[in-house]
Amino acid sequence: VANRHENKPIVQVVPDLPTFAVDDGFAYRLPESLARDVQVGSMVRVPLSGRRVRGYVVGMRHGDDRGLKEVVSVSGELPVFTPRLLETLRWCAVHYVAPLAVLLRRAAPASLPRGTRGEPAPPMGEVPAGPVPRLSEASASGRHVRPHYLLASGKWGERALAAAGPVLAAGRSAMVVAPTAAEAEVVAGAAGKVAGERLLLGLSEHPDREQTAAWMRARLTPGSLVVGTRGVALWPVAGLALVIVVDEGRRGMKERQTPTVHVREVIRRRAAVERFNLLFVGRVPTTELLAAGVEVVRLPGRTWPLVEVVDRRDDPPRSGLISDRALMALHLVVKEGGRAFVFTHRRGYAPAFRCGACRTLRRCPACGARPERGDACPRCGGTLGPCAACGAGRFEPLGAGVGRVTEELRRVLGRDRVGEGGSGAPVLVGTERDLVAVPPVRLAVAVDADGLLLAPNYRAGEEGLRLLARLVGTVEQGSGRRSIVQTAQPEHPVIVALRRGDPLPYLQEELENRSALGFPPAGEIIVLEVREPPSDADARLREAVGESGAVLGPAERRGRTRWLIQGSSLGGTRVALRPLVQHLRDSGARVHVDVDPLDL
DNA sequence: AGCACGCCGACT
DNA sequence: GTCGGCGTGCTC
Repeated sequence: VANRHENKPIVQVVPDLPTFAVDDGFAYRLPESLARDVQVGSMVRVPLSGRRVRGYVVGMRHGDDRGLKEVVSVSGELPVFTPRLLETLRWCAVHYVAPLAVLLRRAAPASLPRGTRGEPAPPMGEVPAGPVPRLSEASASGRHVRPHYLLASGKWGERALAAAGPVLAAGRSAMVVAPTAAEAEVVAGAAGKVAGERLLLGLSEHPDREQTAAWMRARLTPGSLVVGTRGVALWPVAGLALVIVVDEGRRGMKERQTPTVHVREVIRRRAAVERFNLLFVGRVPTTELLAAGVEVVRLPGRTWPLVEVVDRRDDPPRSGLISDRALMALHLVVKEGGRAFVFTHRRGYAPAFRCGACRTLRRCPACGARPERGDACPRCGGTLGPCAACGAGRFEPLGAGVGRVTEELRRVLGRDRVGEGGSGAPVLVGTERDLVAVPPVRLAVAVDADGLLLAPNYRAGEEGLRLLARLVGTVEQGSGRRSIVQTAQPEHPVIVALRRGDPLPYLQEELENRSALGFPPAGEIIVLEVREPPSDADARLREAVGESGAVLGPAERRGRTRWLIQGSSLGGTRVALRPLVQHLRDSGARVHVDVDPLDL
């Protein structure tokens, strides 16, 4: 009797359920009729506790199939991941403390993949000379080399295409990942001219049907150029030889919800496992990437155009937000019919107000909010009244919100000359989120660089430099085009780096500081945010982390309880956190795990 | 995620 | 003595 059951095909299937409990998957008998259609990466339907669910095949073997339930059917005609991609997905599940099924679902297209045959890659246009020829040649011939970083000021589309051209010409595939859909479209626009029909767009805002079609062609057609936002970083691509990541330090490169997957980290992992090459392009690499080791390639000249620094300590007392020098430059731009962008890092009118007499910060007496301008609290609607500390009735704004900067500029330049981002006025006032849509300008002004550099965040300097370099990069080339950065600390290392047009010495120095303090990339941080945690949460967390890291918290923030776990190496902690997170979720709590957080 | 199982109160 | 409420726990 035993003989009849030996050496039968068995598949290991991870059910598509967002729980750690099914991470190892379950064994199912594979009926003869399905044997030809199932591979590692296939999606199947399997019986599980009295119903049928989707599952992903993560392994195949032969053995005794007695007592096993049977795979019901195969969904779609193509496996959605390869064994090598599965290796990276498993690593992600551990690193980001997430159930494996959640990662497997991310690699799959939105609709079922149908069709199994690839078309040959269409012909392509002329291939221009690339900026990193050695990397392009190695990728074209399938040789694995270490990751490169191209320090370049803009023109990502042309540069990416030039680097990918020889790869496509050799019949292998390339991928470009951009931080926003708008930037991916710009790259695609430039790439389309040469790559033609080989260009495949992967934008999460596109309909599922189109995304699945692009996913399918990428999966089947070597010689494709995949361009998209962070989601494409997990796509299986036939003949993938080179991945280009534009501006890996930007927010858009990291998923906001759990699992907080970062494009840089998954793609580095994939490159090592799948043996493809990596090219990062940008003005200011992250300290994480420098610490991981990249070969930095510079183009001749500065990484961004010249920057003028205005020392605000030289201002006469009671002068406004905008220095005379910046005002004169803005006047000139308006007079000549050009455009300018004035950057400030806060929305609203001002981040806070203080009493004109005793300098106490103004707060709503009813709810404690820090109000904006006016006498009504924006949060609770109550009346704010005079200063709670001294009774005086005059308040002065602190810092430079978009509203306040706009108002001040309108007084000087004229009402219709100044507007907020997207208004079409010649002088645009905006924040980081307006930067993507800023057209090339003659003049860029940073109103308050100090507000950026003094942010209470260990990454403030690095991010400030990245942001200011981006701002400076919106200025078109040519004589009379300029950037003005206002600061009260012109000797700050970030301002010095900005002036020099070279981020690397500053980043090296920053790396040493981080090492001394044990901050990333020298150490690791995981943030646990829990809504309605059970009372034993803190004790269990400390037990799970043990001696391998420090636990800070709990702290209450916006209705959530927050812990911070910091350590030089949190490998063991990640594994210990899995059952804890499961326990918290089982007891009804909403758990958000932020691995490698960006804002701390 | 669901579906079984179990342990309680309300009803024929 | 049975039906059904929904709080735990397991799923090849």
